[in-house]
Amino acid sequence: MSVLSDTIEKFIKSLMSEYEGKIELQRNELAQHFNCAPSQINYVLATRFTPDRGYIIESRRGGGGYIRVVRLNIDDSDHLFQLVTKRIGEKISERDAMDIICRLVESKAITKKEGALISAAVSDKALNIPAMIKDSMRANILKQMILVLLSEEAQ
Amino acid sequence: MSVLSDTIEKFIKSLMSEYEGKIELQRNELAQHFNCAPSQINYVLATRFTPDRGYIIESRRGGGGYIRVVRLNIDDSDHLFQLVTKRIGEKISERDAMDIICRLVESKAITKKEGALISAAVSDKALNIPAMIKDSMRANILKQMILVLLSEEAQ
DNA sequence: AGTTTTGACTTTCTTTGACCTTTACGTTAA
DNA sequence: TTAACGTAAAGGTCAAAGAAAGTCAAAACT
Repeated sequence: MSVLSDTIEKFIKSLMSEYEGKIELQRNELAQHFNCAPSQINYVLATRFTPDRGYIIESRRGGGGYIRVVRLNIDDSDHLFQLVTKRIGEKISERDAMDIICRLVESKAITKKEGALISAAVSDKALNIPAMIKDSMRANILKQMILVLLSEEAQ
Repeated sequence: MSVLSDTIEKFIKSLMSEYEGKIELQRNELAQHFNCAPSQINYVLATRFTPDRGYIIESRRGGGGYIRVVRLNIDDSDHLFQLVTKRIGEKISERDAMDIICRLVESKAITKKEGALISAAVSDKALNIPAMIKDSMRANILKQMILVLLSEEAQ
């Protein structure tokens, strides 16, 4: 940690849990609080509060503007299925894969250990092959593993 | 002694025991401390802190970057560790992999679900690539996943 | 010959700042 | 009265600069 973006991320997340997954920020105010450029806030939101990580952002400009951050809950049991059939396509980057796994862990859909196992299997470290096929290989493995979660869920 | 790499190795190891098997380094800082090229640190890590020697490395680039070194808490007789260092070589067939996973489940070293996850990741179904590299890929993935089990255990 | 050391170049992630767009609101002119 | 306009108050974008770590091959040791 210790890097500004991480600190802001933590701050927003603590607000999120305090306000049950839905908050409204003032960008400038927040930037001032952390003594940074306002666009830093956009950076944090763009990299840490993505749909893959289970958040959506809405905002409005002008007087009385705001940035709304909403945490999406994984309550529909369809989520894993959606991942396999829609979100993960033919290819997926390491980054995106990690985001997806991260969300599953954070939402308690899987344990930390299971998350770590899946991460290991789809990491660049494990997939030491030409970049060409790497991402399609990763998508494949990830989907197969999620299918296991689905079938386990059925028990 | 007298070789720089050995000195750095010792230094890191002493940090390791001071901080109970888990540390975070700043590559440049460390290089400066030893008055050497930053890539020297990579060399030391790559040659002396390998999984075979019971360590795993994670890192992050960019501002706020770090190198994390984690010691697996194992003794040489540890079964899982043996798998990584001896049993699973450069290549492994699907059949052999499944046998290994099966035994891990039966011996309660891992849960059924974890076993199912690992199986999925190293199955031929997941690894839809030329047979040539398939078995080496499988070996790689399997080893990475087992290393996770070892490092998670360390927590 | 094999291991170590170095340095140039690359990749990834973060931070900042200049400039752009949208919205609310008050003021002015028809 | 109201349409038009101006302005201030938000937030958005993007590219450049900065801050790490990674790679690889050549040079230097032993």
